[in-house]
Amino acid sequence: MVSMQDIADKAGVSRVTVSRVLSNHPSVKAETRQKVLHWVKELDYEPNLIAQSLAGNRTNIIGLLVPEIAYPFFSEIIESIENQAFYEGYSVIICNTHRSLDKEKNILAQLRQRKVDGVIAVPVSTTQSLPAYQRLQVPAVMITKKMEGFSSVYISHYNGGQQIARHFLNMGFQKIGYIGPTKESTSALKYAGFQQYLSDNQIDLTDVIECPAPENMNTSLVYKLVKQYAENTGLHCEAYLANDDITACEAISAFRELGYTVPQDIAIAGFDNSLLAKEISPKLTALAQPLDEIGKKSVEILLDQINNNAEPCMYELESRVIARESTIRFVSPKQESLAHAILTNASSSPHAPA
Amino acid sequence: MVSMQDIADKAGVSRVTVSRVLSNHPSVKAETRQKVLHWVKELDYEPNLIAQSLAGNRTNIIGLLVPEIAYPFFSEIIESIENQAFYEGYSVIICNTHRSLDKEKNILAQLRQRKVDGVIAVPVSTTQSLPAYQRLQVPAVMITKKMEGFSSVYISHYNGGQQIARHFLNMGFQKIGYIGPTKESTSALKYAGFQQYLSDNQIDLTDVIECPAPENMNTSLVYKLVKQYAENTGLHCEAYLANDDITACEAISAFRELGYTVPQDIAIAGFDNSLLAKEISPKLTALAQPLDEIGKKSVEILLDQINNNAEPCMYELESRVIARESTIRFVSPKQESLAHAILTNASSSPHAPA
DNA sequence: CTGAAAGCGCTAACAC
DNA sequence: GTGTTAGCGCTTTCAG
Repeated sequence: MVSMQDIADKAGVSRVTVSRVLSNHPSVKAETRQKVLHWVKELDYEPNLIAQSLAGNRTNIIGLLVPEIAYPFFSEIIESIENQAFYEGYSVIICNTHRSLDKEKNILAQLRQRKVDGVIAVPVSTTQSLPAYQRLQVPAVMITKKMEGFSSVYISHYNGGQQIARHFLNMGFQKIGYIGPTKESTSALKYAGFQQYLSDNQIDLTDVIECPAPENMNTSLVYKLVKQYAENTGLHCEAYLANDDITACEAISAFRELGYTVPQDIAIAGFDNSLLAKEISPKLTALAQPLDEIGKKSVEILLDQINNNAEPCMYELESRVIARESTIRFVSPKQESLAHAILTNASSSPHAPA
Repeated sequence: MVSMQDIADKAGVSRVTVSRVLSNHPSVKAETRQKVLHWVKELDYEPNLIAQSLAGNRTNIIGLLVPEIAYPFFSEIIESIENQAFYEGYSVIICNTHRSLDKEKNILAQLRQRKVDGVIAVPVSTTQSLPAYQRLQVPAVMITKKMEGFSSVYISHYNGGQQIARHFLNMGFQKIGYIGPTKESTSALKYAGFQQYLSDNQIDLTDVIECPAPENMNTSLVYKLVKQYAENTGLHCEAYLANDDITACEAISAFRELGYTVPQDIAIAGFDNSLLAKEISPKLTALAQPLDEIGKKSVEILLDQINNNAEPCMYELESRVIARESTIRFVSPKQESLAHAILTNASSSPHAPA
């Protein structure tokens, strides 16, 4: 292992000068700089980032906490964050909370001890996780959810729910249902927005199929509950909003097994617009969260807090409906683009009329 | 920030003793230990992992390189690796090579400078990436591909191709085709195995729809090429093997737009058995790579090399066909489990008859 | 423009 | 059992 001392010796200068050259300090004679650079190359010197961190008080590492890595919605955000972080010269340590407060606490302790420069997180709970993040000595920005006291990057789930509702009405659906949790954090909001917009237009939800959000790829529950609901209560709707893309997929499977086809018999919309929405057949209409932007923005905000001591801020991004085949009835796939044009136009004003 | 010195002062001992207590060194009087532990708690002391790394020569960090984070196949492996690593007390730095040799080289340099204890990687190229990994001063284990000179964890893609071929024959298909790249690394192997097994059974591939593997979510090419092939040459097969699950999804979309339904008109099988295979309708038959095991095993092997100086080793895992709706014709979804039983039995011997 | 000195927080011999 | 002495490789005053 070749250290600064080695190249200092060779170049006949002190360690400090080498350090200066390497960090582009202006006050070094050009000649000296050349000499040093020469030996850096010659000896194939590489800085020791650990030593640098210890002395310099910055690691250039950020911690990233998500509830689940392999759920497309999160993995797409992770990809975006890694991308932006790398671009800015940061490495990211990826951590899976598995939605456990306990694990989250452990992870945060570890990150603190590793002296990461900052943290980006999908907190397990916007209330109970609070103390754990407050103990952190470095900036943190929350994503996909809003947490008081911390920078947050998110969309309005309430608006999202409304946007889908408007889309359904635009498509002429009258009997409308919901599949997913109605009381959990962000789900509760989208459910409320969805319901509100409909009731503002004199429509009540016909079916509400209450089921938990799929977690840790344990998806079979949704499938089961939808079938069960159909058997017990019957399906009465022309169109359903699902809590997320996976829930939508599961519901489609259930519909299919019950003899309904999408969208001819039943239309359905997802939420998130993850990879799944684009790849399944029929392609899934979904409320698009700007995943790439969430990632990029969260890194920017974090670095601004790290480097410029910026104040925490709330950052609400725009969502929009991506209309695809799953909510287009009596229209051949080829006409999707036409329908798409109509629909995106119709939903261009982000806020619902009161 | 409270350091060892602080608690040493309070406890009236030396830093070293504190260090000994914290690392459970046996030669510390019980009484002293208590005293130290008391102050550790009192002052809420937390070790500085950076300092520990610098002095102790181990970071407890491993680097993870993948070509793409958000592709379900990789994100599931990432999840498994993070899981196992966390369990073993390691953090993982996630890096996206974007399939670029250049970026891969940069990343490896950075990881080297960060003094990670080891690396797990999907190398960009099994040949051209070699020197970059050799420069690494720490152990590396390759996953999903085999790289000479390094521990590798992978399945036999050749066998995988054969297994799907056998499945198709078991299902009674005679006209069989392939969709994907035929010449690229692992794809070439699965294609070869697929073709070989069929020709051993006096069957030639009817259609070979050559198209690149979907990369960086840029999937539209597959869709386009399948449609193009259909228009120029026509589709003549009862069943197709797709290079991977995404390719299968894209092909299904194309089939659908051309008026074919899966599996009634055309059967199709995927490769990888990622989340997509389980969520789409109809559910996709696929060759299952043991994603969880790949992750777990690779961490185990890596740690064995890090801690016990174990020799690099080749680790070939078993793959198997997961039969689902997409290749089951004239059978209602409800009978899937029955068919499944038959099929898994039929494909239980991993190697094809000569 | 350059170097000497001090220190980041911890571990690892080696003494006593 | 416990403390002393040396670093790990780098950055940052402060002099000159």
